[in-house]
Amino acid sequence: MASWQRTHTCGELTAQHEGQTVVLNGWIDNHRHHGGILFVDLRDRYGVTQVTVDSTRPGTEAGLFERVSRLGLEDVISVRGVVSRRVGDQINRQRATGEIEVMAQTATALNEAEPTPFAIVDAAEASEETRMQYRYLDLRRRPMQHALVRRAAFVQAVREYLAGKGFVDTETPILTKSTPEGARDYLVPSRVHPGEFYALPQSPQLFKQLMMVAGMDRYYQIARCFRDEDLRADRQPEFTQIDLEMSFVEEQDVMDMVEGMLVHAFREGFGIRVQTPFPRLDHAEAIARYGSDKPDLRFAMELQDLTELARRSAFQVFQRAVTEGGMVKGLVVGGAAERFSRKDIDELTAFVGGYGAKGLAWAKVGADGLTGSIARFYEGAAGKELIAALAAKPGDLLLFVADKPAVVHKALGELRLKVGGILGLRTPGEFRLAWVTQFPLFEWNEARRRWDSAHHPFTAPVDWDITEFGVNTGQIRARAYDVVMNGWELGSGSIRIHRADVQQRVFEFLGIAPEAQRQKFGFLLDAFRFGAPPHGGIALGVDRLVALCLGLDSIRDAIAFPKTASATCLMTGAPSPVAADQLAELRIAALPRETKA
RNA sequence: GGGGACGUAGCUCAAUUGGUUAGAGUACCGGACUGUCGAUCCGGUGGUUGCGGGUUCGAGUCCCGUCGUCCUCGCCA
Repeated sequence: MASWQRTHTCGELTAQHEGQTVVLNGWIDNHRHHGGILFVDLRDRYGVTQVTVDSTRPGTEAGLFERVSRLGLEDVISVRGVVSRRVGDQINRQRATGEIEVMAQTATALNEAEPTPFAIVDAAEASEETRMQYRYLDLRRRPMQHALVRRAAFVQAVREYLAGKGFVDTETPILTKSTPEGARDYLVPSRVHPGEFYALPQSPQLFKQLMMVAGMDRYYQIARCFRDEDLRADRQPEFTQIDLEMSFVEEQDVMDMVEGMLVHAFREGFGIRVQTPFPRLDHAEAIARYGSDKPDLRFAMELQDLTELARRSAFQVFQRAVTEGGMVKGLVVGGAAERFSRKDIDELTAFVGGYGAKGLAWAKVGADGLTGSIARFYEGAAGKELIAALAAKPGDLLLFVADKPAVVHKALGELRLKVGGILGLRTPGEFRLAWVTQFPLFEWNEARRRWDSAHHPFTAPVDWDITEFGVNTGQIRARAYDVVMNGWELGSGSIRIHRADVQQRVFEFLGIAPEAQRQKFGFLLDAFRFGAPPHGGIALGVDRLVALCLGLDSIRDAIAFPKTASATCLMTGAPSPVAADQLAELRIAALPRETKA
């Protein structure tokens, strides 16, 4: 062993090691210089240990004090010394190693560091832009290392659990076939086939289904997926999914498996205990009660339906909404009448306006009736009736939206989260999981004037015997289920179609002509003709799940090397132009920017 | 693709209505200091105010364009 190599980490020495000669390796986290005595906080992944250089102490190498004095922050050094117990007020109780210090005998600079662009401290000081450019320095910070370690522990626990249940971890191609449905593909040119392209997978969906046809029965993969769409705080161009698929199963089997997996992995990864079974609500119920297909169940404040009452309201806006086929729903914000000023309510009105609501009707419940924007339409008996219908109490704030159902639910669903947040009802550290089931199979795409798959075209309808999709299309339920937590979708899955005839009918209904079906999905349709078992599965987004469980603001903090909102890497500079001969070899010419489509 | 916020020293920020030589903390360099742990104290270096153009006697500040980061709507089967 080379003499500089560590005997211990910077996080493990305690009073029990007193008197031992040790070697520590690490980065200089901080130093305090006192003329004749010098303190160096030495940091590694495991912690920080104080190294003390005392020029007068016997055993201290000649010249050591002067050499260490010249070292700076983030220099990588090796120190040999004796573990010494601290006494009295020298003990640092904030730190695991605070009972001891290492009295240096000798030290070596393994690599000196230039001043870093930003300080390596727990609370990020630098802008995210600077942090991303020097990501390796950002990742030296303790909170970042903590997130990566917890993420690894979580994923390890997932693997452990699934392997224990007989799932086979199988890699699927990264270079695959482009399918124009769904998100935009990342394309990779083929040199061997000029003018032709691979696509990076948006998910391993078809491959995992084919694994079921192959008889593998239980498949999983921690899979990287790619989607060339515009980004958000919770969205990256490449992201990681826990992807799994099972044969001979119904919804219940997949849900049971996922619940077991999450209970285990939440505990192992994050120390979070969750109860099973997760509550279940069907999609229509989730929308009706929470205005969302991914409700935050940490608090109640459910949407209340006032449509019938509104039908005979003196308030024209309510009445008209109902007679025009719309609805009126409201939120009872318990005890919040005093908490929200006129100005606050104006802000909430603007907020729901962003989701298409034309206004926000409101009232405050007093001892003798209502005050507020709709109070004059609800005097006397009408007011009492309204209060009774809502089971509202004096001191409550009432908020209403009247509009088409989609607008009412979207606006009130978002308002519920907003108000819940303001009132502190979205408790950090509380984790409420649930299943949302029975999604619609198809969704009307107004822009394209056609029906699209709500989940994806491989999702099975609840009723296998459906002969005509065109009738009551919006009412057809899918055998789909989402697992949601605290207002976020963690994962989405379904029982799949495993019959070629049903799959073809779905494709056809989605406007994919038979020739196109053959060309794009022929391999899948063929596979279904050779004995495809009933099967289903799910995919869970790892990045968002980790960020949520660790209370991170952005999924970028759950990813070692994330990309910016414009899908670039500030550290490597990707994407970047390539040499002309590289393009020539691929038979590709870049169009000038101006002629870009 | 649309909307919004931001861009000043290595880093984080300040700079009055458009007005003197663009400041502070920190980092860095030099000095003092033997028990600190965000050490302290004294001194110093450090600026194309993102970039380009314009208005003005005068622009960090106003206008136009552009680049970048973040948020958001569309988009994300």
